[in-house]
Amino acid sequence: MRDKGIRTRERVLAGATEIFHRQGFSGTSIHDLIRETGVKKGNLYHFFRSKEEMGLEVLTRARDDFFTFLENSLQGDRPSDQLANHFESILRYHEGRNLLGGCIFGNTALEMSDRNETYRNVIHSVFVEWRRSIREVLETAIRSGEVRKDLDPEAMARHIVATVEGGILLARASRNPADLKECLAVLAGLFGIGGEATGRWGKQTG
Amino acid sequence: MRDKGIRTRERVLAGATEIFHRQGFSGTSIHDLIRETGVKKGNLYHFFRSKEEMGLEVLTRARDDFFTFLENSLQGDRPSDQLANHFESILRYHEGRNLLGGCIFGNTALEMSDRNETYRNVIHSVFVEWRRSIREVLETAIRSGEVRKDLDPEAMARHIVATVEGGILLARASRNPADLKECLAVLAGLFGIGGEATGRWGKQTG
DNA sequence: CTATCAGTACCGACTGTTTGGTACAATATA
DNA sequence: TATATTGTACCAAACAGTCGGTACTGATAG
Repeated sequence: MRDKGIRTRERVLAGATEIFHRQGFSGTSIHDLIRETGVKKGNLYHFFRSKEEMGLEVLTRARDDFFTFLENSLQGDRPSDQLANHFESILRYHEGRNLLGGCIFGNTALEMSDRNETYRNVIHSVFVEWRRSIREVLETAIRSGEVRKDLDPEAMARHIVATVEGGILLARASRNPADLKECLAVLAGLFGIGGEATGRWGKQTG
Repeated sequence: MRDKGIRTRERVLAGATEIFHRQGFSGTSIHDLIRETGVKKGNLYHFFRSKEEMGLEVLTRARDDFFTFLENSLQGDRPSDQLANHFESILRYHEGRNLLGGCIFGNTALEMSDRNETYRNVIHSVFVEWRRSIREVLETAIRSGEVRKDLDPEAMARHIVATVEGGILLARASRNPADLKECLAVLAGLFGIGGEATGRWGKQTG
């Protein structure tokens, strides 16, 4: 494949990512992709065998991008800073998009989990890795005494991922980013990060 | 519309509810409904103006059923019993269905929120009422001293709803009901209900 | 320099099927 | 008979995907 072909392929993939994100897999027609990317049908099928294959590549690339996002957002001196930064990055992302499309993994999980095992596995791996990253942060926090020792980091990490996905879902249903914001605030409060107004649930300091 | 007609209509609605639940709105074709219910096309359109109208009625009835479920499951002598019973009922429901279709409101929220304002409003009202019911339980619990006074019942209620929806999502992605179960266990632990193994987060009794 | 050529990129008409929806005749029931 | 109910044939549009072909490109040979 030559440079020009690669660029065209990338253009399709970029457009497809956005449309699949916004409209879901079933909700996106090949015609939608043609309209959005300007790449004609014959050419599109020159680069991709099927809509399903294209969806899979969109999904795996989105996963890779998300892993990068995880690394970048879980930064900070102390574990609590890392979590706080993570939450802020998530909120910023969804507010920036005005909640449009929400989380592509959450969407596809609900749309495709019962219909496409390959898709489901990719999405599953996203949540596994997300949880693992957060669990590591929590373990460090527990070792350093920043968070109560009697907490199960695995369970807490899963709890965080679930609440974030649920918060996005609620925010989309209400068309109000505050729903997500306040879910994140409660999570932060749970671990004694910032937003003390919500109540402190972490290490009992008072 | 006579008795027989009403019965036919109900049969369509029942079948449509199950298929919309399992496959989503876009993922369900009229042909699917005909195959499932045995009601022929002309007859189907005798009772419903369009697929969208049918989806709306499915959704509003599901909402009414869910409100009944809320009442029935939030039963118990003490607030903590009510919440525990609620969580158990949710888990039992999804385990009984083997996670098939998950939560019809969560699914439709992600699928349709950006596409159909009417649907979104119905779903939104579900989450609002769900949150309200739980908030009332929490307020009672706070008044009775069962739960710490410094907690914001509104924020906590939203947190619970979000985590339940997120837990269902994770469980479907992993095909493992344990993901939901453990999210519910953490929530229970938060309010000092049962499952102490997860850690007690509620009123500090020890 | 330039004719040839293989491989890549690209195009739009076409296929068979499925879509949501309609028209209307046939049948059942009051 | 009159009306409610049901079944079948049908429709245009949309669907994912195919096909035969053209246009371009860079390398090679004369």
